[in-house]
Amino acid sequence: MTDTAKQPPIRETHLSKTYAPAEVEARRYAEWVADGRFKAADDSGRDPYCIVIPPPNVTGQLHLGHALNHTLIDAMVRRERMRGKEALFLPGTDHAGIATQNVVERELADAEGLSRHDLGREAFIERVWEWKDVYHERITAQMQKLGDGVDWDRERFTLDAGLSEAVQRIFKQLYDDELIYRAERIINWCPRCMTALSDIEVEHSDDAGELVSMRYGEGDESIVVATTRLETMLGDTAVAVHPDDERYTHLIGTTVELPFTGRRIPIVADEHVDPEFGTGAVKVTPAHDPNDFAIGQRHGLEAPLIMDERGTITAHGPFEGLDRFEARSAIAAALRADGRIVAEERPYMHAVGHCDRCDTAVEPRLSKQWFVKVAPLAKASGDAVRSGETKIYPPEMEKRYFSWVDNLLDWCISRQLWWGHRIPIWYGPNGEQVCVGPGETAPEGYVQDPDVLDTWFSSALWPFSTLGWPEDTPALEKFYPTASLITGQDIIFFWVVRMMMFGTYAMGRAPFAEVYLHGLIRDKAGRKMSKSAGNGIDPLEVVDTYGADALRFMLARDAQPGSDNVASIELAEISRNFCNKLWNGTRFAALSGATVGGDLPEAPSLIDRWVLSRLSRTVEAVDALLEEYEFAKAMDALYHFAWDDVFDWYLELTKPVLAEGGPAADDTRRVIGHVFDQLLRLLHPVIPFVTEELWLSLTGGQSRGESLTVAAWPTAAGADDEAERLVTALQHLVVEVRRFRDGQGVKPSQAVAATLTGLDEAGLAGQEPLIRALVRLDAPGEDFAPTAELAVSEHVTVALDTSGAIDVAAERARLEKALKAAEKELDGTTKKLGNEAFLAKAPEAVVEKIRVRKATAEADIARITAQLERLS
RNA sequence: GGGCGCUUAGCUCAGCGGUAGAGCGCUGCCCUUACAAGGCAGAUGUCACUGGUUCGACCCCAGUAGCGCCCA
Repeated sequence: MTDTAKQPPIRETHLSKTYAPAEVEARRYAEWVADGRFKAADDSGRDPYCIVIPPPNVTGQLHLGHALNHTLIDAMVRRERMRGKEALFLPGTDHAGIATQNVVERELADAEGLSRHDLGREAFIERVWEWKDVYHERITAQMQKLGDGVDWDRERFTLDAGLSEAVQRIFKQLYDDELIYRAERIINWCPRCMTALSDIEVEHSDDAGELVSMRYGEGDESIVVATTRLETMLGDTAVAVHPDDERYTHLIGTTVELPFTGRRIPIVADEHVDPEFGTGAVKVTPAHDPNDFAIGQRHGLEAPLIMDERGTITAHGPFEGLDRFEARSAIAAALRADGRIVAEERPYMHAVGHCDRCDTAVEPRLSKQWFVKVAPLAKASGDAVRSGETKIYPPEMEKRYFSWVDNLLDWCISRQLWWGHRIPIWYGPNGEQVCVGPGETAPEGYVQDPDVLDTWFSSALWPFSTLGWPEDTPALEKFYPTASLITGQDIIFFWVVRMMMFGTYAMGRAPFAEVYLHGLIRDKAGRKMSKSAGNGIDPLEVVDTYGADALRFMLARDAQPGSDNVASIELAEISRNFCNKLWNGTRFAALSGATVGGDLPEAPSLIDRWVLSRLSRTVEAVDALLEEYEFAKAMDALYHFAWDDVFDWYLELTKPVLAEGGPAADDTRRVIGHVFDQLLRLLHPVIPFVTEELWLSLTGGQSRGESLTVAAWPTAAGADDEAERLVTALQHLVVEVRRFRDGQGVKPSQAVAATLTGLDEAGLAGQEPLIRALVRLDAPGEDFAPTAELAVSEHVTVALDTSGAIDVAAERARLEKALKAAEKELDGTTKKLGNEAFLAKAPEAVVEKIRVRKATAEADIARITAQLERLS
């Protein structure tokens, strides 16, 4: 076996000894784009497969969450492209109204000391566009580094002309259908961003505030109310009690004086007051609280605003001009001085809404805004999922989806910002109001509503506006509804539901056949990644250090439906190691003369049959798992097939065959080539760079203009149970011998003379040279004197001459341990089979299995016992 | 307060009525010409707790404790 004449033939390969991703990735990506590998055609006969990107904020930068999202989308789209679909991963970005306006305003203030008002609307928006252009470049570069296989020619931005027209068109349509209206309501107001927010842009947290109880009125005529927002008392127009609350019956219909204001306010009876809460009497501030607003409506109360857009008190009196929080303490002090404070609880934990952009405490505020009437839209969205038109993965998410669409409140869509789609409503000099559709102009003398629309309003059109709607384009025809939406579960309500609403409304069909909601990224301690926590990992740094493939594999490998993703540098390193292993395995295959192309051998060897069977099972598993978005499990199947079956076993098993040469070696070279060809195809969607590099090198396809990006996805050729059974037996045998050698302290490199008997009975006739090569067993010489005899399986015995005294104690200890395990197994199975109830009620297959286990245990005991006896 | 989910090896997580698994980490040996970013071999678990159902429970049911997420 050490005869140099029998070394495997070495073929020239240009592959370096370790994988260097940086060099490969930039080159391959540029090549793919230049060759139009990611371009989708509207007019091909292929079935469409389209996923639109969840558009990132154009002025942001991609974090690990994006990297996860892009990896999963890209993997799905690349796989479908390989399966022969007209596959489109459609890229684009979002203008992110509040966020972008905020950063540009801050920049303007810091650099030039100017506010947006100093600049004026038009000049300011120009500034934002400049800003956008710079950051857009950055996002593009980041996506390229991640390897996103997107069709760049179709890239869209929510403020593009076409998409803006789409916004205007749907606004008009909804307006004409009376699904958009303007109304005076209590909305969530951010006094820092100075705009209205929708309900879901408000994040509730339990904050430490204060609960102050105070007395309105005097003596018997007085009543005690409690509040956490003391400053709102300036806007009180009533005190409400439950009509059946006997404590207050005598006061209903009377009035009390509201301190500081000189106003007298009525005590009203309202069913919605909870008599159990606090004193059972509540102050009513219709302009600054949604519940109070409702009470006010029922009782015809006035609703005076007491602060301006910045949260400064405007109510005339001693507190005018104070900030709302300053006013809170000032009013407390004044009431205290007046002896009106009955109780103060501090800290008092209660839910406070915060702006999800700037964290400022939101101020409920009566305000005239535009709303979408969502009930009919939400109904259609819910029905789309109920009917199966759209399927949600993982299924548990459906509940969350339904609970939302079935209980939706109207959506406040106007924002008091400049950056965004301006509301296409124009007001006439006499209070007229017209909605202007695309291509239409407002009548002379009309002025446009100054506000813009919620960014999510335009994002909601994304699956069809990006394909050309409202034009009836071939792209729309081809790709809508899209195949799937893959996005983070954190934007199910912001985005997914709204796309469902607008898609079913405008297109008559839900925008996606499937929705897969993945988790968030956490660190190894389970904490959410964030800049402030300092545990964030920049995906681009991971790319620079370990390569995009390592990053992608790490993310896909941990993407389990319903769970969050864990990410860490260590996990990236592990994935890098896998890529490197793949690199070296393929390099070895190439060096060994693996051949790709042509028919597989008609009568493959046992080990070739085995690896082909393993390959087939892997293809089947990966296909089934990816259909269910089970990325982690699919990656696990590939990882183990590659590393365990192919690298650790198959390549080792082929070495002696190749060394032997001849037709058998040629056959095996063909199978090696096939296995690597298929393995690289299977891995390509997730780790596109290293696989492309290896595949082109292995197949020589580069010169033929080939690319793994468009190579056919493997199909399962069928499993070979017999081959798997026999090779499993061979593996057991090999491990037994290695274990013995290891236990005896025999160096791996040291050959040991041995005889093997019983291989025929084990069905392994003809595999002896292979086994000898794997465990370094030499043929026995004339002076062969076995020092140990191993019964490695039911049939096979290995007698070894370890050339010296064997370590009896070590071997005995090992055997005794094995014996103990076998005896335990015998005991357990015997008990089971002695149990009448078990025999009567358990399925026959299970009983049979236990019988086999019992028999195996008995045989093991006999074998081990005999061996122990021989030792002494 | 309502809803959903989680608790399995040191860590991160699979599994789910019929022999407890993976990756990493750990221990020993090995630089064997694909790979030390590697190879070979090995150790490791009251499957949160308490009851119940069942011939049999990590798995099903009920309750308890702790944790997470969403909504109010």
